[in-house]
Amino acid sequence: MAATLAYHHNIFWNSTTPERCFPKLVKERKSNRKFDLGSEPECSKSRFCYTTQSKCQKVYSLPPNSFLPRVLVETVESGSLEDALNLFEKMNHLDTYIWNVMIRGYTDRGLFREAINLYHRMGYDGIRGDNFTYPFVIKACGELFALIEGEKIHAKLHKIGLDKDVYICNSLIIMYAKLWHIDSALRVFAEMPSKDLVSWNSMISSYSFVKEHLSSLKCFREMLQVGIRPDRFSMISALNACSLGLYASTGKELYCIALRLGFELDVMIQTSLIDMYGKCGKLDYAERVFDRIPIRNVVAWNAMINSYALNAQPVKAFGSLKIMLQADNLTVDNVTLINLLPSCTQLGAVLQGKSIHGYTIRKGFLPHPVLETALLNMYGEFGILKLAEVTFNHMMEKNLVTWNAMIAVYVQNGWNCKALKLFEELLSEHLRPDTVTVASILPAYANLASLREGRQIHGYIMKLQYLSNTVVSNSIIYMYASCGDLEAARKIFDRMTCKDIVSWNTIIMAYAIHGMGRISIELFSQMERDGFQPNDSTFVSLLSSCSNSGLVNEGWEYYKLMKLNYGMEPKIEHYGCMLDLIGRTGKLDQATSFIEEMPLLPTARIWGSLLNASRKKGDIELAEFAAQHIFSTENDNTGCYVVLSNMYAEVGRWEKVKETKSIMKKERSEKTLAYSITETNFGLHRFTNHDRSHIESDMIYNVLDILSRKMGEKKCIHNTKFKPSDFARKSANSPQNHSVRLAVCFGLISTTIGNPVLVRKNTRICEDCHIGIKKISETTRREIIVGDSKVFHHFGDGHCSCGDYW
DNA sequence: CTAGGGTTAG
Repeated sequence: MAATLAYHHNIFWNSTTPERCFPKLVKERKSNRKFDLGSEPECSKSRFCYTTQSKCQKVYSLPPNSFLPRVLVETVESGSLEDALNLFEKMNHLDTYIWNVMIRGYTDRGLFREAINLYHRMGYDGIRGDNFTYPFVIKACGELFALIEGEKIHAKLHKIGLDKDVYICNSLIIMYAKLWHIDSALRVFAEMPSKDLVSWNSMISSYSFVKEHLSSLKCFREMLQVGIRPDRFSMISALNACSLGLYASTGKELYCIALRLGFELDVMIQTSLIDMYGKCGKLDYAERVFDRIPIRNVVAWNAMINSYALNAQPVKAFGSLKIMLQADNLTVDNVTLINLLPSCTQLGAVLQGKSIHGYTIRKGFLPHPVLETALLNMYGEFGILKLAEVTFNHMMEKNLVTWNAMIAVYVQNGWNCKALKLFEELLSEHLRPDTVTVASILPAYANLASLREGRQIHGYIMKLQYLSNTVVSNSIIYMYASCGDLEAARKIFDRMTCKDIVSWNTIIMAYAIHGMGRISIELFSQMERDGFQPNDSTFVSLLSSCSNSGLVNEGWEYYKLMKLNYGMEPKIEHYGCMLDLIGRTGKLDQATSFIEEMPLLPTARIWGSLLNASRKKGDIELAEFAAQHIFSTENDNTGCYVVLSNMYAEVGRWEKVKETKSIMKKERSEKTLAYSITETNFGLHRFTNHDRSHIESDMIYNVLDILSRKMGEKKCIHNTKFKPSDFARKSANSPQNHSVRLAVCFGLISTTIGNPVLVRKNTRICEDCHIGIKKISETTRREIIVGDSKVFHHFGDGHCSCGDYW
């Protein structure tokens, strides 16, 4: 094999390409013929110095040929820094060399604070640091995020004339990048009188580090233009930029360059390529590169397994594992296991996931924060929150990512209160939430729908200066819309400087849940004018907006447009929206045939939509038909039974009502207690039907009474569909004292005129209350917003935004 | 005696 490789390299070296590309390299190359292939670690330190300042021109402070310093070096290298320090104290401190040895010892071992302390002590002792001292100290500053310290040292370097040293400048570039001061890094780089290969590599990877992938690639290109020959590190950094920035075509170009430079069989570069292609969604290319690797190692396999996971090929991922273990006789490492877990999730393979967990314990992989976080995520995705919690609680070392994962798992499984509690716990620790934390917790605020708390978290996010983050802003838009403050949502949207497709989908959906379809449509065309390509979710937002607002013709139009103009096949969500739309028109025949003609298997959501349509029309037979289907698919049928039972009651089929109720009892599905919430500056006020527990109860009922009389609604006689035969039942659950009305009345007396009254409700608003609140809005001339389990009703002047269908 | 690197969790 070695012979073949050498042969390859000779071909490349003797060809004219490198010379033409890199004329400056010719001389250097001869003295540095040995090519680094990645399989031999000792090669990895090989350097090319192509610039004017070559190593031999440097004046070294060579170690004095005495006994003690050599012992010190050996002690440091053996790892016992304490012994080394003891020895150091006994030595002559006039020699810079021994200081350097000690400082380096600390930095190498990750004891950065100690390294810097020793550097300071050196200054107090009157010993000047030299060109060997500073790279270690600068690195320590970078690792400690000590910006001020680093800048001070940088200033000092200027003073003592070491600010032009290549090694020192290279370390400064990396330090500034680690501190996210890429401008300073660039300044150092630009002002260097001579740059070497490492300088260029440092700048390329610095840009990558701060996620300025394009700048990174530009820097690489510039390097080529200047005539510097990239080495494997340059290639890897540039490929990394392509991979993170999803620049697949640039990645391909880099591959060509790598081939021309003779890196064809460099495992590291091949692995980088696999990763890049995998992340860019070009699985076939990744496979092709992988197949060309002469001797595959675990890292390459890991990259391939990860690529399969990223491209939703879990079977192939597990297939790879098998080949890796059997044919290549390799063993798995942490990363292999981490990369396999998403494939378990994709396959729904709980057992495999658990056995990986068991394996990690048996083989001593744990504790390992990344692996444990991946396990936690897997359990979260499977909805096994108990095990996710156990994993989280058992972790020895939790980082912010771990916390974020646990919060996200809670939120995704609807455990909003738990999520908020954990978020508070995180704040009470020394950890500072990042944009991911904030974006993960925001849906919990949206679901709990407390506008007051929503505003608080918004303020907190502003203070953290995360508002410029697109994902965060998108979540805030959704949060405000869900909490009922559409105006606030719109304000955030309008002020966003970097909108993405999700921003547009979210704002369109915001108007959908507030039943303002016209504005959704307006926004959709605005979006197109701004050059955004709609995706599946865009149409879900748009179609549900049409449905919620009763824009039937427009709904059909966009449904057709979706296929014709955008070539998108409707998914089950789109069919659901359309079914709601058809349901509005009351054309039940059309609804049933629409379901029959659907190319997809109807889900519970689809049947639920049909059930709702038949409820509106009072078609009990169809309702029963839809309900039957729901019973056969879903576990929680409570809502279904309630709808049926109400429908039976409306036509006076009491025996059926009884039957339904007894089934519910047997299945132990409790009817959810209906309640309504309104918020004042002092907190939440929760009302159930006929609630008299509120401290202002008397006042509320007085207001309700006055309003009822004004509206011409006589006590206990109202616009209900219930038959008089059920008078007793009716008066027991008179809609006049329904929770929404109580909440609305309290809202009217506890908020200032000019502001809307905002009420949230956990169940759908009943028809009587809908009529009632329309009238209340008319007589009080107040805007009343009621968010029920499906949409927000904006009442004003006796009308509702939903157009009386919900 | 110095600086840079591939796969990994949201």
